[in-house]
Amino acid sequence: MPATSTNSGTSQKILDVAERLMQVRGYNGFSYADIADALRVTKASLHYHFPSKSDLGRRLMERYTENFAAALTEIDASGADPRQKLERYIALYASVLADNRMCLCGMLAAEYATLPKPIRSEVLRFFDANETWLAQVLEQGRQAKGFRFAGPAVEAARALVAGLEGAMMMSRSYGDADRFDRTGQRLLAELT
Amino acid sequence: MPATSTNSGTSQKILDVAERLMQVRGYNGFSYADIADALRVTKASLHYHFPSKSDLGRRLMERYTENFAAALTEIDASGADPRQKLERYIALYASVLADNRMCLCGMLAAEYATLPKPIRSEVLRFFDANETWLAQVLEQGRQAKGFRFAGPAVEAARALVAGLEGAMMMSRSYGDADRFDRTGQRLLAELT
DNA sequence: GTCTATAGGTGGATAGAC
DNA sequence: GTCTATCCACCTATAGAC
Repeated sequence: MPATSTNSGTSQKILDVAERLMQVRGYNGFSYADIADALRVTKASLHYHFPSKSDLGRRLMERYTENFAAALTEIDASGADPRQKLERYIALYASVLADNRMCLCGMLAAEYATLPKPIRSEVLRFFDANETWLAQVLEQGRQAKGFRFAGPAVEAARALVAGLEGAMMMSRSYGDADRFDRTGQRLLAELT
Repeated sequence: MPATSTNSGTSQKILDVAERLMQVRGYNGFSYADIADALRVTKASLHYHFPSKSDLGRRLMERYTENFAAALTEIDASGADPRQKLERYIALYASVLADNRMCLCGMLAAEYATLPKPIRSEVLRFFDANETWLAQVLEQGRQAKGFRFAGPAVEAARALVAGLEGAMMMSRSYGDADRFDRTGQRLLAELT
């Protein structure tokens, strides 16, 4: 663990702060100055670790997708049944919302037209990974006679992600996390 | 129609351009300079009609909600049955998306944490109006035995709006309007 | 109503000392 | 790796002439 590595603790701390700012305020809603204030360093110091804001955003997205994928792998490894898996998936969203954050990719999807290209493709990769994982869980559940839904599992997966992302945005605006929970429960109930 | 009225043609043109910019790029993603370029006037001229960006955003939201409410009233007046009403409601979203825009309020809901207070309350008013109208249509449909859904109609309405807003965001990111249409059809099918 | 000119601030980003 | 100092483009907004 060389001290000069860009993956040092400082870079991670920068990413932590930037992640929160981006989930709460959006890519166009925060600046290097915000991060610098929070960490009590100068803006120039941040540019050493992440030369441009575009770099920072892309690296952030990569880490986010990685962490999310790891969480999904852990759910798979837990031996839960499809219904429990979905419950835990929805709980992931709820935990983000509890911190007054949006899903990073939901936020960036809204700002999509203004994003640097490298960030855009990372956003789509995140959604793709979610759909793939969800479609698999849904198909398992359907074959085990636990879930009932029409059409290809991937279509049901897309509707589910859309519902969760939308519910998240609206619940946060109302400052009422309960809204999200009720919609999440409803989406789950519709599958059974 | 006094020529000095702030409701003159110029103000409307400014709102038209600003509306598109805000739906495509978000409140934090456009500036007075963008509007000035599009209309070939100076920024100072814009400030005459809308003193601050906050004013502009609020007035924009008010007009948007008004227009949307008028569209819903027109649907009501058409004598369509509940299912047709919902189809037309979903078609409203689709027409916005076809222009590569987000729902203005979906966009602002994502940026909510950074919005001036007067704009925030307008966003919630928009969602409230949608929920109220939808809940009424859903309840009509349920009593006519055309729709089947569990729980209070307003909860089903919220899930519907969330699904449509989320689908809109994701479809636009993928540049694939068809995604939205399929999710819209699915949401409708789940009610019957 | 629209213009020129400008104020006062913040944005992302770089050079070079330490 | 972090700092000071600085650049320049852009931001919202205003004053005052026409």
